[in-house]
Amino acid sequence: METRELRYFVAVAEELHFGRAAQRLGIAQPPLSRAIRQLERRLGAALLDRTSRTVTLTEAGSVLLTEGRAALDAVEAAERRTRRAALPPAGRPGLVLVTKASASRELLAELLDAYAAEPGAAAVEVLLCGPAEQERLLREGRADVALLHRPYDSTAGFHTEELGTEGQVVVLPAGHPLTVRPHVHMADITGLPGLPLPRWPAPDGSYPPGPGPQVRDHAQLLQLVALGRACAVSPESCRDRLHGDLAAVPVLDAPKVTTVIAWPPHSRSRAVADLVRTATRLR
Amino acid sequence: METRELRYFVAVAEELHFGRAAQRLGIAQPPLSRAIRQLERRLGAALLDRTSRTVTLTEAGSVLLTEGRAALDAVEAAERRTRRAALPPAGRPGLVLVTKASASRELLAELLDAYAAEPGAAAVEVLLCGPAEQERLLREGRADVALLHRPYDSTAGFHTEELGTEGQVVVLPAGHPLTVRPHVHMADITGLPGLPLPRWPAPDGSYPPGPGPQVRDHAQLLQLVALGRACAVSPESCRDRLHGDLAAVPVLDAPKVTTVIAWPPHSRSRAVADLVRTATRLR
DNA sequence: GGGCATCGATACCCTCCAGGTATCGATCCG
DNA sequence: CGGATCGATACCTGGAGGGTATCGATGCCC
Repeated sequence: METRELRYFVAVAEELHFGRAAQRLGIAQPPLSRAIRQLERRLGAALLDRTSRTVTLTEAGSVLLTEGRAALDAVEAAERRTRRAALPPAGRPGLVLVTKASASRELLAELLDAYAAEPGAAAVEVLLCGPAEQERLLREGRADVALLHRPYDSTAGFHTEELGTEGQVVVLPAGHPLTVRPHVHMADITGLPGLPLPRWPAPDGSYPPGPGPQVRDHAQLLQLVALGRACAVSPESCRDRLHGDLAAVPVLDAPKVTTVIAWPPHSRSRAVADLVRTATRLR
Repeated sequence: METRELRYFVAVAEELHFGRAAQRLGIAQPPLSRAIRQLERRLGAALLDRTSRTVTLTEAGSVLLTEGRAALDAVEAAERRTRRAALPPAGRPGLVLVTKASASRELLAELLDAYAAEPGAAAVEVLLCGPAEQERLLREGRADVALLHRPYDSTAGFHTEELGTEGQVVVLPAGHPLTVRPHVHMADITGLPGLPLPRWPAPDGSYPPGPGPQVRDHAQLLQLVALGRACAVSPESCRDRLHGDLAAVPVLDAPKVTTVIAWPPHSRSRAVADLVRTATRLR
């Protein structure tokens, strides 16, 4: 199976429409139809049920969609990492680390300092991204190593080492009645009048239905809290970055957040290994 | 990047010889040279240093070798799982489970029975393999789920659930002086005169140097122990399968062995999810 | 119910590139 | 120095991939 065929199939399977898929791929519709049919012949499997009005995935087709996406990610990662390895060493990032823009700032600073002090340390480029994007960036080869936060992020398919665990706090507008309490429970903060918990986007970018404002990142979220439009449950390390308009109260029964360092399991890079070793020593 | 190009590059990188690689790929040498050169142009990266006598990998080349192998595995897995999903449902294995031929027989039997009793259970094909082969079979899509044994097997890149932990025993020829002891320590059994620990093959099939007989599977190993040519440290559950010529003594300080069930992280199969759920309930 | 719009399949043509053969040039060895 | 080895180059050919034009089936709407 060639990656071209996979790309074509994934496009059709996602659009469920040959015309749109062809447009997205920048080719005409007939060659696309032919390519899919040929793929089906070679696999000996019907991938799509087509009537002249609708296209639907068969069981085999939906298997190929998920497996094919994973395979295309792997090919893309191979290409990207190779390209980077070939850049002139001067100034090239030896290592790209990705983490959520809003988390683990203390830990990250410590880690970067400690690693930079190692003999033979590579230049580390830090990539900051929105929530739940780290996984994709790591899978696609845009990054070599990530700081993830369980249970928010899944560590699916990576090697990981735990770096630390912390409780969570609820972030509230300064002056809110609850801020005088030494601690609260989840039951105290779900359904606070006028302060709903926000909604985060799903991996596909869509928002789940329900009350609560839609947010894309932590800064947005804190802004909304300061405006008295939402409250938020966050790892307690975020307290360092709260300004005067905001207050935080520990939530006793919120799930603990574990920060882990994650990297692709087949990584052979010495720089990644060194960074991970440094990280585990920090604890 | 097309999988054809990747396959070509991996062949050359493994052989470090264009002629042999071309032969292995079933094509002539000139098109292979051209394909590699074109790949290098497109990536903007030198992958191989060639003189007219020797071929060596550049740094970028060795990155592409490991990343490319992973990508090719993913493509192969996609193809294989799709093909299987398209087989006529009658008699088709809904699920392929792989485990070492020698381990977890009790647990496996329990698991299969419990899963078969579930409503909507798929037919499970059990694949038995040599040590350390499960990973490859899972990555290549020949299996959907595996029983692995930490720390012997790496769980690199899979989702896992722990199923149980057990201590280890040393397996000795019946009548050996140590067999009267209620337990021993590792120090008691390393360097036993005439009973060296065996050598297992590395992932590439080669054996590490050193004393001790070379073994490929557990049956071979037990045979050698019975013949008085080796001793073996194994999970204690293997005691059930020891016949009269063999005796087992607990090793107090041997690492505990954890049996885990593992599956590819992007798996969307209901059958895999059901099986895993059944397995975690068994504990 | 008939005309129309939509959408995938088919027919046909053309271009480009993967693959083959022949040969060259460089390097190592005896 | 001559021969063997090995990758690169030159050149040719066939087929696969892509494009345009068009067909045939299906759902929709007046």
